[in-house]
Amino acid sequence: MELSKYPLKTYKDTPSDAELVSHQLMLRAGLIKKLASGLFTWMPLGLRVLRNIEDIVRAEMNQSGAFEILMPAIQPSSLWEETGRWDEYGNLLLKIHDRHDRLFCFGPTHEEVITDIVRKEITSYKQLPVNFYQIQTKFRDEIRPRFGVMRAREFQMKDAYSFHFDQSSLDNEYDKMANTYNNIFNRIGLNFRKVRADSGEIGGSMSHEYHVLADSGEDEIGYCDEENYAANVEMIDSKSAPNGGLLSFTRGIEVGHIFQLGDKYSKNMGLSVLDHEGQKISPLMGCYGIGISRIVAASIEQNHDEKGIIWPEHIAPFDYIIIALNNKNYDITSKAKEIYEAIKSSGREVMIDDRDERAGVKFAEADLIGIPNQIIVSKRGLDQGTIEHINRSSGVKEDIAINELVEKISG
RNA sequence: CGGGGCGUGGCGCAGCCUGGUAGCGCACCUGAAUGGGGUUCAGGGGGUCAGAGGUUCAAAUCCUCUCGUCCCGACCA
Repeated sequence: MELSKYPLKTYKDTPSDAELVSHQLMLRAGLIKKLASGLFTWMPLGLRVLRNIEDIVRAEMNQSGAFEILMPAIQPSSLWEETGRWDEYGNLLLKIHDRHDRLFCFGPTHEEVITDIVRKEITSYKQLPVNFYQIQTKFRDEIRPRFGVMRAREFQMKDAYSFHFDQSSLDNEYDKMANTYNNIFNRIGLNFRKVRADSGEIGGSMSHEYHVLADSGEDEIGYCDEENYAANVEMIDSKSAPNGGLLSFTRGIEVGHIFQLGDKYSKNMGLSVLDHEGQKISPLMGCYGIGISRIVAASIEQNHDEKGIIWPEHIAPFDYIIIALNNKNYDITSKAKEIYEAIKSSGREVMIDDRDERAGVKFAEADLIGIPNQIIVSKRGLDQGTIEHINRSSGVKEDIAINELVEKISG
């Protein structure tokens, strides 16, 4: 991608309504634009990050054996009345009417819809267990949206729902999802922690949250490494861990939540399958969410410095940015272009700053948008047959012979 | 919903107290110089001050209401 043609606008001044560093940097780096409270447009650079996260989540979910589907964002009120959640959920539900004056809501979550699908599709124990997931836009009319995409009203979420013949099958899947979540958050490059949690509105017995550790987090976590115990403080009623260990406290951003729902939804919605003896049983359910768009902000909270964002390599919008210093010098621009094409054909995502800007501007913006690898092409380097590689994260600079560069990258 | 702050070109702000029809920085356009950390100089375009009503000869400025937005709280799979 050539930056001279890329619709990227960055800002030196911090927008006044952004409180969190991640929110400030997302706006300054041109990743998102606010439309209204809790509603954001993902601009090209930001969307690349979002898609990278989605891709990782999708790959790991597929790997776990779950099936991707896509349910409607709009849901009829009747389904929600079956579970009693039309009233329970209250104003968090964005309620809307169609032209026939029928009532719908913009889905904040999809237990009702998936249970409806399964009660029509799954009729035998032989079809269990099964796990369906989707990556989709949700809407929750939050009382107080804040911190940009961290607590937006409209956001991207991966939600998965599993169905089981018995508890051991549910336990199995629950563990498998926990494992999958570990893989996902590790690949994304987050420093996170799995903690015990309250099930809240959604119901059910067992649940764990995945928190990205950050001082700016909205939740407080109590933990004890000796006992390998961690829980949301909402769950803690004493000052010590279960076996008496001392608790330490930290703050976290909830990016994932897994639940065992039991038979709450299957019972309320009349989902049943036949067992070996032809008797009806109510399948047990699990549900597993990941806040895709929230992860973008959470990642920035963990990975930034005074100059800007530092993307972990697997979610970075581009792997490399080639900075051609001095556009008036044909040798530089043509060599930069040559390197650009070479990296591109090696399969890495690369951006070239081919704008007629001063070195300072190019460095500052490259730092701000956080591309992991900066390749500097300059007269100074060309005279000795090298380019300079700067690692955004470590700051380490290294001169590399031009003819070795591509080799190094592909290797 | 309760409390507080703020709304002035795309962004950040000043002006408001002590009314007299709008200013600065960034960004943008043109030209020139410069060319390794948001460079410099010159020229230029863009806002009627969130909206409505009121006071006044005169309102960005004073008064009232409405809307928007942010923060704290309550709330939150």
